[in-house]
Amino acid sequence: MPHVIIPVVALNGPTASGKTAVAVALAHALGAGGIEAEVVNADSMLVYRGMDIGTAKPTPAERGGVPHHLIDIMDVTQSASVADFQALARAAIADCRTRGVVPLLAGGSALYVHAILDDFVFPGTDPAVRARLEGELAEVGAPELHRRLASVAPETAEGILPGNGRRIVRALEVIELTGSFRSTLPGWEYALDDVVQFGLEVSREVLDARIEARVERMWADGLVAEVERLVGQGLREGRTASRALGYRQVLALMDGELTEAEAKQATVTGTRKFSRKQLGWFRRDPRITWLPAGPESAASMASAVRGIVAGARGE
RNA sequence: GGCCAGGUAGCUCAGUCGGUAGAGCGUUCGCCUGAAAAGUGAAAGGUCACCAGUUCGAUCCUGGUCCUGGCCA
Repeated sequence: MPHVIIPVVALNGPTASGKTAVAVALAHALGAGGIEAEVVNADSMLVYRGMDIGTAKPTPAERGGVPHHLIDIMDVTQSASVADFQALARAAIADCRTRGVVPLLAGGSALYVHAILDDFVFPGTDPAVRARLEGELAEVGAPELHRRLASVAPETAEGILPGNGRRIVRALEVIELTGSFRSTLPGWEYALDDVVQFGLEVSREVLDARIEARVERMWADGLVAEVERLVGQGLREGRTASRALGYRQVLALMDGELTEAEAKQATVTGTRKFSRKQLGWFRRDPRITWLPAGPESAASMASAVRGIVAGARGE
């Protein structure tokens, strides 16, 4: 029996670029050619149960019968992390492949995609150490902690700006746990075999208009009510979930810090900024093949994937 | 036609008791290893509507011109 290659297909693109629809269309197009495919979510916010409207989580209808992995796997009080997600996603990918199913990694969070596909090794964490350092950060401030980092590990401190409390805390934590901390990201080298990455291209004007319309629709669809319900489930205690775009602004509205119009506007501008940031990150990855977003892109992706599978079979 | 308000960064505006200007948004470019829809740094960009006067010096004061909005005819 010839060796069969089941590629990992990563679908990247900024928020509101239509990844969800393209992923499902791609799965259907592959299915029509006898190749099964399932979606593996790589979006940090889709993992939370109950966060539906504000995350534009695909509904069962939108999923079109294609199995989706890693959606609705946590409560809002939990905190997803890159390291956990890397393990979960790699397991889901491996599971698909052993069943002969092509995993479609739907990438919303660039760091997550990067960590799943590339050679990221995460040093451990210790809640007690972390909590202590965060307490100190709140007490003495980032510049002071940065000075301490510089005295312990000058080279690491050089790569981290004195105002960036988050990175300083993590660096100190890892140094305490392991003795050293590397402060630069690894390069673009796949840790998995047979990876194909696509990117969905959308013009700025179209993307901005879509974001604005989408935020408007989220509010009309009851985002405020969704947030109120989630507050009852502990959303405010959720360190990650409470900071999601849209959710953070509605919380501010409920606290009287913003008017409704301001909260909406802040969500739009925040989402726009986020999309630029994501785009920047994806653009830096030279291995991504860019295609204009739309129904045709799913077709050309399908034929590329079919080529890989067929080539391996020697057809 | 008269009165009032205003013309300052791509947009919305602040400001300078006269010493050539700022904020937010936008744009551009970075950093990122257990919160990443997060965190964090920097840059570009203005003949301060136009002309003249006063002044050592005007975006700011004075006069005029043009334009915009509102009110009154």
